[in-house]
Amino acid sequence: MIKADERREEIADYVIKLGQVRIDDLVEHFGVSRMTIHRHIDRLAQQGVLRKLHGAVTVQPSGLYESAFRYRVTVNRAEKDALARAALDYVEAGQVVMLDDSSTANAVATLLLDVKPLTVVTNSVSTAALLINVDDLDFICLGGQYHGTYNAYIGIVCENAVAQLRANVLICSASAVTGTTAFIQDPNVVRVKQAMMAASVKRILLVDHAKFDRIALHVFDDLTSFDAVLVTEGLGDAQAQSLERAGVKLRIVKTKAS
Amino acid sequence: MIKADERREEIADYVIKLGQVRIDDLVEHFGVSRMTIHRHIDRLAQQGVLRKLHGAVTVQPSGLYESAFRYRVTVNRAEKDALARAALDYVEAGQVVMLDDSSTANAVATLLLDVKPLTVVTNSVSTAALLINVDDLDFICLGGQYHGTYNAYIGIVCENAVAQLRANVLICSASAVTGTTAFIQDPNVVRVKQAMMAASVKRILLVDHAKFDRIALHVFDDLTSFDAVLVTEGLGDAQAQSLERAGVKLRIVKTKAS
DNA sequence: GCATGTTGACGTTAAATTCACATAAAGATA
DNA sequence: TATCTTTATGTGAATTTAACGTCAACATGC
Repeated sequence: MIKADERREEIADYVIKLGQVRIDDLVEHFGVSRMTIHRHIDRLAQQGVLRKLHGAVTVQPSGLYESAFRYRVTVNRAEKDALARAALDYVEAGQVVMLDDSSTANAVATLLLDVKPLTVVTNSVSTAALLINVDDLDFICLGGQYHGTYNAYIGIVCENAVAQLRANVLICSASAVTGTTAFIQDPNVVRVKQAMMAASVKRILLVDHAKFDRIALHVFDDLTSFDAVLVTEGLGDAQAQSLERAGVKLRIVKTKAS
Repeated sequence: MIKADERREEIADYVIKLGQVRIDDLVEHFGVSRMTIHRHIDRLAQQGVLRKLHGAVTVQPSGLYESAFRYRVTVNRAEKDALARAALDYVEAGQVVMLDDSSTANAVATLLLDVKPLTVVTNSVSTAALLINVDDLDFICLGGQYHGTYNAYIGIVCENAVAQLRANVLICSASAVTGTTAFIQDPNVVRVKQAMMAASVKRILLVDHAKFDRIALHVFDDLTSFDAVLVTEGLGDAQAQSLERAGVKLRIVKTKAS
């Protein structure tokens, strides 16, 4: 409920203020059971706000800027989580995974911590904050010009950096989809994403069904270019069948948390 | 994991206080087994805080690592601030400034906020955190493989990214200086710094005088390659004159806070 | 090659975390 | 109001994990 959210926010603020806190300190400070504290911080860790250690929690290492985004919450969180979980089917331990700057891919990053060892490549600052200093995980950040709107590095420097690399799998998202075409609003972002497509063996697109039948300024790519297009449930049967007939490897993901 | 962290911090404090301690003293002082002490100091040595000798540990002389503990951040703070303030003389509004991953350059970044508009380029995550979302400041992050010890992106990806850019001025530091040669400990870091040298019109080196008459593993560059070498006061007159005779554009910076 | 310091493998212990279940509170529905 | 559902919390056992110690093999010679 609301009360739990407030409590979580209090916990996050407390941990962020102190940098690192022992679980028992939290138990004492908030006067609740250890189990409850665990449940709260598990959720905060899922959101990427905190990181759990044995016996303590810390803020994400680059908490400086992460804190500004820490409650940039959860528009369609359930959908993103469902897509992210489904996307794990396309990742195996030991692979090189490329993630774009979408919040959906960011959700994937939190789950990737369970698929180590891995090499992860991204241009997203939020995702970088999640993956820095994780053991058994080789992290490569794509540099470039910082763009606050996307909280990511983009531009020529970024495109060239991508072109030097090869990933087993790319997990990305799009602004809008109409017919079998995916769109992206920003011209510089679309170039980075297209470079990522070219640098990846397998390509997975994650899109909320609400993005269908919309357009954005720039064409990203055709849905048939992806090895899998994961969409949240809610797409009409007729539309789904039409996409599959067009050769799109469509997969509908159930949102409901089992 | 947490208890071990605290124990490691205690050990580090103890060693730093005494300068050099025998392992058996640590065993006795902390009442744990020799093996445990070894494990702790191995980790501290890996973090660059301590150095292992046979039968003893000393503090690591080169105060270059950003990553570790709270006291490390404040080591030689006054010197770094003085150098950073002096370095501002070489930066003008509107220029492109490149900063390396040193904590000294990070100190410069905090002061650059008063020289806007600027374009700043760096591979340091700490510095990136400072400069993200600053108005009137174009920020370009150099990507690459993340290295926790330096809290920076390094490696081939980073070197190539640097090679694409040109900066008006580079502000950087070194691990050690002997004669007219500057050294860097890490082979990958030195390559990034050398790429930065090649990509910059003007080059400024900032070094604490305590780093003189020491060496590190890799040769970075000759002091005469820099357009200015800023050193904190404490260098002997004879040594200063000798450097100037060798063609080094030396500038002694007073540490005393006004 | 001796004495001392160091490393690695393994087992033990203590602790943290998770799980299953029970309880309590808040909302919804009729 | 009564009761039914949903959500938050607590309890204690079961499981997992980390820290440490011991001993034996190895390396080194501040």
